[in-house]
Amino acid sequence: MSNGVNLKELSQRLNLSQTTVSRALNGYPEVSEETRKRVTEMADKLGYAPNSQARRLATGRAMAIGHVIPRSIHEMMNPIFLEFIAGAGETYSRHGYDMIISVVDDAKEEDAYRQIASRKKADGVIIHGPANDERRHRLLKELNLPFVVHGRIPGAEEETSWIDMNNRRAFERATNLLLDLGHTRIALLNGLEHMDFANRRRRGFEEALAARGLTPDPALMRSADMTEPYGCDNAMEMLKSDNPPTAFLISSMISAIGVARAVGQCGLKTGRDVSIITHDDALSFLPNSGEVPIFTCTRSSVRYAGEKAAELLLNMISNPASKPASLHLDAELIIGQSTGPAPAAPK
Amino acid sequence: MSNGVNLKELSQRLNLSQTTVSRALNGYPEVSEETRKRVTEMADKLGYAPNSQARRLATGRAMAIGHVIPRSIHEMMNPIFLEFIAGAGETYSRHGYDMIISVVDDAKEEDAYRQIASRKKADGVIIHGPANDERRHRLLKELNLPFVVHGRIPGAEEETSWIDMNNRRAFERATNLLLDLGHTRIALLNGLEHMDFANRRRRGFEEALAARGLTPDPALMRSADMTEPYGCDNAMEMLKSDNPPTAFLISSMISAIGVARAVGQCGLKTGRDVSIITHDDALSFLPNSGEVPIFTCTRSSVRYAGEKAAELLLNMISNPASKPASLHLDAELIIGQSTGPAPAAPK
DNA sequence: CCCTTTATCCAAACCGCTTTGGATTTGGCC
DNA sequence: GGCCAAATCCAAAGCGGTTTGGATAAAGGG
Repeated sequence: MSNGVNLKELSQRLNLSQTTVSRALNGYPEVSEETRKRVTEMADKLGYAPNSQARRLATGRAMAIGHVIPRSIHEMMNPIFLEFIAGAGETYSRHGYDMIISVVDDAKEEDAYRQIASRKKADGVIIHGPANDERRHRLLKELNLPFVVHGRIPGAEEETSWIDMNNRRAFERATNLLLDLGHTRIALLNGLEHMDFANRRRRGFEEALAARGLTPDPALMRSADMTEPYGCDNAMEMLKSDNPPTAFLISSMISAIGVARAVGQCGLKTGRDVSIITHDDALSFLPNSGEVPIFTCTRSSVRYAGEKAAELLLNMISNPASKPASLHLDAELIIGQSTGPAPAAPK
Repeated sequence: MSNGVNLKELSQRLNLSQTTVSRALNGYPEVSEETRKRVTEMADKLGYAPNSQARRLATGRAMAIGHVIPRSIHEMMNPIFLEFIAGAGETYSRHGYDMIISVVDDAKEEDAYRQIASRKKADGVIIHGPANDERRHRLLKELNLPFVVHGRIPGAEEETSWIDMNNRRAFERATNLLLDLGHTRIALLNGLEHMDFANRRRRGFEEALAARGLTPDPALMRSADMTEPYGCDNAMEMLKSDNPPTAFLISSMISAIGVARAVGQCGLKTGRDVSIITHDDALSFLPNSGEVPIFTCTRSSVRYAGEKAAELLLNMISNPASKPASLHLDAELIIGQSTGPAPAAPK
């Protein structure tokens, strides 16, 4: 029962040809409803399921999507990456696709893509975390491997399919909110700015300041992997300086938690003495919801992005002639407990 | 160049049979070194790589390991899960195996395993997060699908292969440390206790108390998904009670951060007024290292566990007759800044 | 009543690789 | 020189499906 009959045995039991059984199970019209019923019942009874390797070989489709992640994927990408994966994975399995993940040495990343293409391991891939000088899309085009970018590749927006949130606008809006509250010394704790998303966020920040005739203070701008200590250490340093910021704009909840820790350690109160806005990827283990969330934030569900990216990719695959299609998501700006008017007297 | 020749074409170009070419490439001895060289060179030149589906079909091995994760996997498992995956994935790819991850509705979990077995999608699987009333291992035995458990299945320790850290002992040691420091009112913020790991941790905690003639106070013991707010809210509530704890033992860094936040919000100081020990899975985005880590912790790298689990499983697969083999890791107890002697006067 | 459709079903080819069971050649040895 | 073993290589049979190109029978049309 549990251990598999194959198509041949199944068809023998039914006194039918393999052709007919295969067609019956795959919903082809040239088989009568009566025999189709007979076939499906017997298949159930014997626990038949087609061997996926054989089917893939015969159809020429791998029925799988690849995700290549370099070993040293920037640490902070991890939880975000997983949430994305979870979203994409759901979509895949709903469509009968497998998700295969390759964790490889950085030096072997290109090789991994080549293997996927030449050994036909997957029908498409997702590019994660595009950099400012991204090149993977060229390789994939050369390999003729369909792909969708999570994020955007600068200069290749038209020719690639991607899904991204509006990073620039989100940070522009967040900055404006702080400015409206009277903050003028605003610190930016950004992600690694050789990545496209962080780069855009910084632009949003700078443009919002510029629009009010302010120039960003380089001393208040940092860029690194978004860990908790990164937030705490940098905030601490800035808060103890001669001319401390009254507000922080932060690229990740994790670092924001670090900043909040620093604020506390300085004897200050978040939302009163120091305002914080963070980007919130809606990670499930860091809920920032509730009626009044802890952190004021720009929020965009990365899990949702994963679902949509998968849909885009599956469409591309089943419809190879189609033009690139992309999705631009807008982050919500959500007011929480961590923002308030700038304190009157600059201490 | 990039787009694949197949074995047939390659062999024609070489004026050799497919047999010989295949053998040359797969290192069989019955082919002369000279022709082997000729073959590999031509294969390189034409960019030949065997179609993986075809090879899998022919050899009968899927060359893949499956990981089934139910959609609603407990939120806090996520980052831990990913870190484990990263470790396992490295081992897989080093051995030429693929990692396939299925994200499925909870109701379809069993189905997912059955599919893997009947459609031959993977040669083995990893069981994540075993519960107290675990049943998956029965199914897998019935399906004849090799597996390794990350964690332990109560009552099935002998008959299964697993890798686990010594949860009971880790929490016993941590508790003893707190007791040695003079703490007697110790709160336990545990993970979900229907999971084996959390269950063991609680036993370690209780036994350490019992050994000193103390009975745990139910009011100080909580069990839930290990999010940040979980730590903060529960700590807050306890700290504001009539008889607050002077120390916290916590199952996860994330919740520990929440507890630290609560401590700060109560105007207390971690390490002086309130001691905290947390378990630290050594997640890359939550570094707790440095000379004197922020948190005193019991530490065990879950990434390492992933690597080892993969090794165990690959061994089982290449060596089907072997007995179950398991690995019991001991967590380190590392002193950080978050612990200190119990405050003299019970406030 | 005969011929053309239409509805069903089937035999065989094919997907691209591995592997079994020889066939052929070469070399050593008595 | 004849024989046996070792060294090379190959044709063909799988692996377990899908798909092409009919074959057969029943139904419809003139």
